[in-house]
Amino acid sequence: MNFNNHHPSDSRKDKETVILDAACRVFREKGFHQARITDIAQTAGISYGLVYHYFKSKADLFDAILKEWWTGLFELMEKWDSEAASVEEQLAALVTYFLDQYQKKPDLVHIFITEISRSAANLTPTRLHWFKAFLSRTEKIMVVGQSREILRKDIKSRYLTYIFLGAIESFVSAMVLENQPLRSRAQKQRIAIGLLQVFMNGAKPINS
Amino acid sequence: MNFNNHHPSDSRKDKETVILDAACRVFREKGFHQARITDIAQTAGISYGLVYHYFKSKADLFDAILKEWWTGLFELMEKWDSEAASVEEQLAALVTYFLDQYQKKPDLVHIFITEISRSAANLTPTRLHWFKAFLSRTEKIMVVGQSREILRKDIKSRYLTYIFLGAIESFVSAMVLENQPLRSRAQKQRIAIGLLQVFMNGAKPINS
Amino acid sequence: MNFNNHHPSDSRKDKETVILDAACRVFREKGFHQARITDIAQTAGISYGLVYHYFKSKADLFDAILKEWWTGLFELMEKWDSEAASVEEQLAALVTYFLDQYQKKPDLVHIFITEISRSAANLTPTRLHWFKAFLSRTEKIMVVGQSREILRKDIKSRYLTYIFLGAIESFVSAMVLENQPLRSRAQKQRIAIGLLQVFMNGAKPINS
Amino acid sequence: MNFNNHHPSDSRKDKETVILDAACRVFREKGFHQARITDIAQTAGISYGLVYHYFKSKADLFDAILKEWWTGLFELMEKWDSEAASVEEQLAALVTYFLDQYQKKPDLVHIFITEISRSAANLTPTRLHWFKAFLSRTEKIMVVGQSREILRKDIKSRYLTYIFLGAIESFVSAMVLENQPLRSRAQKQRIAIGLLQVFMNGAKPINS
DNA sequence: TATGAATGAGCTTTCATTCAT
DNA sequence: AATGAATGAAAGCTCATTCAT
Repeated sequence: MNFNNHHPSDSRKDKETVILDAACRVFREKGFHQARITDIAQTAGISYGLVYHYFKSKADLFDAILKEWWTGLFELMEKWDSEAASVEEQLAALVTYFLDQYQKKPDLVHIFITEISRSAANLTPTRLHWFKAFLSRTEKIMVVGQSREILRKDIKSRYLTYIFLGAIESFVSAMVLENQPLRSRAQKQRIAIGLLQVFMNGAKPINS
Repeated sequence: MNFNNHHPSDSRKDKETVILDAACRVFREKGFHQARITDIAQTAGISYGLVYHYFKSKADLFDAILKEWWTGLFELMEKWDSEAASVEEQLAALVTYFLDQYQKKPDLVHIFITEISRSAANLTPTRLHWFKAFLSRTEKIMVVGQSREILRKDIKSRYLTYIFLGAIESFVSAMVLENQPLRSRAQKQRIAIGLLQVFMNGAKPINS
Repeated sequence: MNFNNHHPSDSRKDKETVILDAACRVFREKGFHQARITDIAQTAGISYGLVYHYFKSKADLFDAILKEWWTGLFELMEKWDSEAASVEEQLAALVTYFLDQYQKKPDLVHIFITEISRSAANLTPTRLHWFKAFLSRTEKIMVVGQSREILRKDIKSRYLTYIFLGAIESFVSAMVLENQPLRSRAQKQRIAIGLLQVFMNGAKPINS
Repeated sequence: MNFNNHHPSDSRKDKETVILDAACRVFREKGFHQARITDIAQTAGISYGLVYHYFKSKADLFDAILKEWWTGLFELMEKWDSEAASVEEQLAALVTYFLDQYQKKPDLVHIFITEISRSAANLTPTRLHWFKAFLSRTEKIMVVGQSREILRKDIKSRYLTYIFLGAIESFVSAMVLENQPLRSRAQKQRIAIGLLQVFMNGAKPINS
């Protein structure tokens, strides 16, 4: 068999992927506005114009990247509605998702944090929509946690959401900043557990 | 007496302040790269060219803003070296500084979070230097906390730093995002205490 | 018999015609410079690259269209040299040619008017050559008319040419602009006669 | 007196005029779409960016040019409503306006003819609006002429309009094409009278 | 001090043309 | 013959910075 011959339709997918990966890296390095199409094309090892053969604009390319991120995240969270996952399991799954993604695609996570999560005030309507949906879905977990008396009620559920996500983001940012790749599965475990413990302990009802 | 005639040097200070305030607002609204000198001049109610009379470049103007932030922060932290402040007092002071600043100059805090703290990978050498100094100084508090057995030792001091700062940032971000001004001193107190409790509880040694 | 199998050269002709027709329409709709090869290929229902299989460039394709126009026109006018056609007959034939062509290929006439006749200053040497030959040939008719005393001599023959062609063009332009197809043979007749009468009456020697 | 010192506000007007003149020339030479801002800037003897200091876009610059044309034309035609000008006087005034303008600003007339009058199918809504208003206003003259029995009634008033304007345009085009400047007032008179005679004679009722 | 005109490098996007399959 | 991916040269527009007044 000839493994070098892709199916024709694969070719498009392949190139798209090459461009998306390159874009991901460049967007992470420079941010959306400072990233130049030239950089992306060079990183992808293709010509300038080809980027526009596959994506209709820089914004379109950026959205394609974000879509990958959100799709994965919402798929994960939709499962929880059907399964009867506990609050801790859900939060653990969220932490794990961020760390997993960071291991596989650190650029993607970095883009989410810097370009979406922290600049939420300047988002386009579509991007803001996804982001708010994500916040709402996370807050729902906190509300359940409060009603089950495993999370303090004297802090608004929305604030708990911010603390939790902030901690995750900080960790990932830290690793990005210090260029610490997540080396082992064990290290990932340790971080996930530590993070979750700190949050659950910190946010548990005071006299429980 | 002629109240309109300031001392010459005051006049300079006044204009500088006007420009800095305007820049602060514009940088917050659009981010450094998207902010245009035109916007700043218009916001300040002065002419285009005058900005360049007081600041030699856009970057220079931005640095002047950051300097204000870092100066306040390092003044605060230098005191701790001479005084014998407890870990909790120091952390509380940090939280309070962020919240105070947010109350007085929300734009400044926003800029710190979005342009410095979260984009640390892209900072200029000078800016990165300040930022790392701040992280180190904060980590020192955590190390002391660990040696005094009030913070868990099984989480690296640097990680504790990230969790702590991440929580602060998340809170402030949340308020920025939701346009929540800090209305009362009481509200500020409540948030500061809540934040500190969550962290100290979460990070305290497990079998203590 | 197999009606699907053309002689090879027929097939080439067919495709060429399809492309030419499509190009004609697109050039008319957008003008030469704004017309894109993509548009032409899509209109022709063929692939992008195939256009370049049949025509070596966009300009080449455009020239092929013009050639069709000029060929018809010069064939008509060459006949007059051998036949002894009267001035009125020749002018009537010209009007009729424009109206006939407009009925059969309105796009072609439109292109002639907008891209050739009215932008003569920007024509390529080849295109300008055709155009000037046409003007000269028409002027010859006017000169004869003047020598036979059926056209005023106090207006330069070249000016008479412009007035005459201008009137034809205006009519056709009008129909193009108002999207008026030439519905009936009778309507065509009426317009042709009207046009000719206005010109001949207007241009006849004053005290004749 | 110092004639070199303009009033400050004149400076803006001056530069605007310089740019408009340059643009006029370039648009005439290359047409709107082929004209490059670089060309205009170079022709005007200024830097690239300055064009955008005075006009917000290429289209805006073009519209400013057209406005000059239409303003003059409509001012002329509005007068006729108040005065009791005869049909012939009005038509003569139109011819004269075109010839006058051609003498003063041949580029402007050329642009009107090639970019507006002959490409009417592709005009932007605003440009089409002006153009249609002009056609209507001219048609009104023809209608009056028909009711006063000095123009044939068996040709639609709209068609008379096209013949008339077509003749004017042809003349001007001819002069543009052959680079014939209108040298003397006498020559202008001769052309105007000739043109009008041809039209009035050609279009007069047949058995009058 | 203060103004805003002037400059030009830089970036996105388009599209004719080429080329591998 | 036929396809459409690939290339890269334009060209419009923006905006930091400079400069004359």
